Amino acid sequence: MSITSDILRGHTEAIILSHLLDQDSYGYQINKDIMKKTDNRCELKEATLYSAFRRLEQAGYIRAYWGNEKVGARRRYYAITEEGRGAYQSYKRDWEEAKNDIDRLLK
Amino acid sequence: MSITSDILRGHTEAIILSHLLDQDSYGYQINKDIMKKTDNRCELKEATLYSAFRRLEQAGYIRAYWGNEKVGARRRYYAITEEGRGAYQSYKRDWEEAKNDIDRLLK
DNA sequence: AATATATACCTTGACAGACGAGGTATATTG
DNA sequence: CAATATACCTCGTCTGTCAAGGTATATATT
Repeated sequence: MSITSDILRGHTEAIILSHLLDQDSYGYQINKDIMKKTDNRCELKEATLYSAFRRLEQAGYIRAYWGNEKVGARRRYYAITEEGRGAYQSYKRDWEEAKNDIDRLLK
Repeated sequence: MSITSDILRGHTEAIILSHLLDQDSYGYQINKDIMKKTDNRCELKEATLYSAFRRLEQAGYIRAYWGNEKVGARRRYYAITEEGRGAYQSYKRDWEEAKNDIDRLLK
C-alpha cells in the first residue's frame, strides 16, 4: 500500500457510504473493491473497517442484516439509510473543499 | 473550522514544510498563515503544531534557531533542510496520488 | 487424508497524532 | 491596570488505526 492510513483516515466512513449508494454490500467485498479501484494503493484493514461499520450503524447511517447464503461463509450485509445518503453528500462536499484547501497549502 | 482534523491529519508535516520552502518562519506565523490561506477553514492547533515541529526536527527535515528580536516575544525560527525539501517533494507526490484515489473512491 | 488458500466474520490491546487545558513572558491598547 | 495580541511550551486525554489473534465454511493441492 502506498497511500498512508493517516491520509485516508478522515475518509473511511465516506468511502464505505459511497460503496453502498447503489447496492448493499458486505465487509469483505467492500474491502476488495477499495483495493481493486485503487490498484492496491488504498486498503482499509479489517479491524478498521469493522470499527467503522459500528460507528456508522450507531450514527444511523447504515443498517445491517445477515444474508441467507446457501453455501460458503455467512455474510453480513449493510444498507445505507436516508440519513446515510445525506451524510455522504456532506462528506463529499467537505472533501471537495478540503481538496482545494490542501492544494492551496501545499502550493 | 470546517475541515476536520482527521482530514488534515496526514498533511500536517507537508503543510509545515511547504511554508518553509521560500523562507524561514516560526510557529505563530505559520499558524496564522494556514488560517489566512484557507479563510479560517484549516487550523493546526498549537499543541499539534509544536509536536509536529519536534517530529520534523527529529527526522532532520527542519532546523531550529532562536531569532534575535529586539522587541516583543522571542521567536523560534525553523529552516527547512535539503532532506526536508526531498521529503516535501515526496509528500507532494503522495498527495497527488491520494487525491486521485480518494476521488475514485468517492465516485 | 491432510494442508493450504480463499471467503467471511469478529475482538482485544497497543500505538500515534490531535488537541483541550493549562502554563510562561513581552508589548500594546483602551 | 486590565485586556488583548504576540510568542513559546507541556501534560494528559481521546480517537481511529491496526497487528495479532480467533472462528467457520468451501475448494484446491499435495
